Amino acid sequence: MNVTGHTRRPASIRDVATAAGVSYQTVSRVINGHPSVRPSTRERVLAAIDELGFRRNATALALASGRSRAVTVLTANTTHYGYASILQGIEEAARAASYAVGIGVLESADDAAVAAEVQRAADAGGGLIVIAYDPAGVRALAAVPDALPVVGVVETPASPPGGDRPWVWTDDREAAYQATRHLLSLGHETVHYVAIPSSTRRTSARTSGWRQALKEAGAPESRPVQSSWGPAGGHAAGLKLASDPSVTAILCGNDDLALGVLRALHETGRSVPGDVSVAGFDNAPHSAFLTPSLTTVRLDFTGLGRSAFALLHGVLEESAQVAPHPVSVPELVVRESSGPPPTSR
Amino acid sequence: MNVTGHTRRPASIRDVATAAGVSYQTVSRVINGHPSVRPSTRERVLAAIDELGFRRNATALALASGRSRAVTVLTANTTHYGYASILQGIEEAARAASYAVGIGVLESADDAAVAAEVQRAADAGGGLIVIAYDPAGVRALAAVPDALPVVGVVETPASPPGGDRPWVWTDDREAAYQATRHLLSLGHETVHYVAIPSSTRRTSARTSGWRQALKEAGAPESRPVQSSWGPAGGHAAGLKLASDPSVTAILCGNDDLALGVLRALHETGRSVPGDVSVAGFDNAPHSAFLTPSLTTVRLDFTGLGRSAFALLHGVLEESAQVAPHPVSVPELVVRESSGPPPTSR
DNA sequence: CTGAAAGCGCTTACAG
DNA sequence: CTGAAAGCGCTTACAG
Repeated sequence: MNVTGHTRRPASIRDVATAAGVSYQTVSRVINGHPSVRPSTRERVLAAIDELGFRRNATALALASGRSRAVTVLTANTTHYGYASILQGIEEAARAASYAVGIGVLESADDAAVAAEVQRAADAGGGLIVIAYDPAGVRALAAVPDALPVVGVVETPASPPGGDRPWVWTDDREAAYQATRHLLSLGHETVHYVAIPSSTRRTSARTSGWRQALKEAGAPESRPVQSSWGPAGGHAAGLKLASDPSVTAILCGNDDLALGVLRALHETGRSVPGDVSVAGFDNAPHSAFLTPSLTTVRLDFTGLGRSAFALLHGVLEESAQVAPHPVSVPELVVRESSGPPPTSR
Repeated sequence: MNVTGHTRRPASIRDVATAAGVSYQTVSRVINGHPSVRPSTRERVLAAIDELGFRRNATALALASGRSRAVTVLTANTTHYGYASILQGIEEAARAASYAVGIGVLESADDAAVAAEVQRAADAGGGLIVIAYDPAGVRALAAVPDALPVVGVVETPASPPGGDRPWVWTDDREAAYQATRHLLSLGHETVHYVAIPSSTRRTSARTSGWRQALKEAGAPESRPVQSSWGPAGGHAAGLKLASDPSVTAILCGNDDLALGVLRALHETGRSVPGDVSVAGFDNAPHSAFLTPSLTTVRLDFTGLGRSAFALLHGVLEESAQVAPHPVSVPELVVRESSGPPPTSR
């Protein structure tokens, strides 16, 4: 509102042109950093821009140029630690590059619902980043039309679900391998695994890293306990495992699951790590403050999100520096929840 | 890509018009549900739309009409439980209304940085929802130009920081009051408070609800321990309080803080709830699975997000049903972490 | 170095 | 009920 109470229309390049005494094409050249503008002209235009508080209309820019400096993140979830951290990383990088970031939640893995969400994301213009850690995400990545610039954040790089699309990933397999080796090295006969939902029907990277470590050690391999993403699922899985007295070490697909497992062991009177050792995954903020504090594997999800954006940025603007996007190395964090197995048995 | 390998330009209303043998204005009428179109004409247009896979270009729509069916959420954080849940609620409601949702993170509360983020959000077009739970959010809400449609998610409705802007809120004061009364009713002489950062210099709603309950009970009032949002802050505050043997009940500004307090009490050998009772705030997913499980107050952040969107939707489209946005009633959830004070003292 | 023209894909009056 | 014109605020060739 201005003083007279009327809503003032934002200044356009024509307003700026009038104020600076040039044509609006010249204003366009100035705001686009075009070289062939006389310095004195540029000064006048810049002064007018400043005076009028001109901001280039992003919608008009997008329509006229076909480029839109926007990215939409497609994800099945926004609150779990891993997903939320990836989103945070993408937003950080996008903001630094002056990109708008949109978000679309895949509420269902149903093909029609996924297709509709992909369409909505495409309508927004710009590029797409799809978090393909679950069936909905995997299907969304596959449903993105070929013409759309897209980057997938995938669980495992072997035959990525996005086909030949660019993708980023963390080495979950290596991380699970490390955590399992840690537990075995403490003297446990074997390690049981409580799994997060898999992105596909195939064995997940975390599961296969766990299996590999067991195999190399010649340890007996049990069936992974399939669970959900949250503490409630971990609790249910924990109760199941607690009923088996031979279980002395449990690796959990994430720290929330581990939280539920710890609770289940407490309820069934098994001490941690005295009777049972527990390890998580992700190094979520709470893991250091649980009692017992949680042994886990740190994964750099925020960095993963930044890398995903950098990759997309490179696809969208040939001029953009495609920063190398190193796969971050998972790092084992040993805390109180893991220790040697009970000696008396 | 089509079979020849060329990227096919998406169909425009002119393409549809040609295919249907009408003018493109008629196509516009059909996609806008304009009544005065002969049924047979409408049929032909609809068939052409279907055949060509036409989708109305959102950018052109926005430029031509001035409306944009988009909302940008401005927030200082996307990962903490309350913030993330509000965002989730907004996204749900926006998706149901076919609105695009954008997100801008306020990394700094610095005036210039906040102003820049508000500008970026305004550039995206559409409406704004500002989460004003912290200084950055409060400043952002205040910095939104009058002409922009905006809804604030505020901590307390008394003299809302957004001035006369529409806002939504949860009754944090009542929630803190309930939790404090619960602890006092168990026989504690008083209740100490570990505070999340306040949105302003004024006393927060949670703090004042706690104070009111103490005052009504004639309980001695201590200074709130100022903390951060996460477990680490709770841990530090917990260590401080644990050093005072007279402390028997602690209310925490959120469940993450409570998690850290529980850990601190464990480290200092105080049992919960035997020696000290602890209550949290928010009913985050992990609170039921901590050991001891956490007494807390449930707040409906997702519903709050949905309400914020409904309110904005009403502002943006006069035609839209402005669903009533009831302030959800906080609900005390009593679990293991609260009990009577130690008898021997 | 700078201006006049055409166009991005739509909508909004204005005719008929 | 339907079509021709003008315009949203920019960019992109095309002139000069």
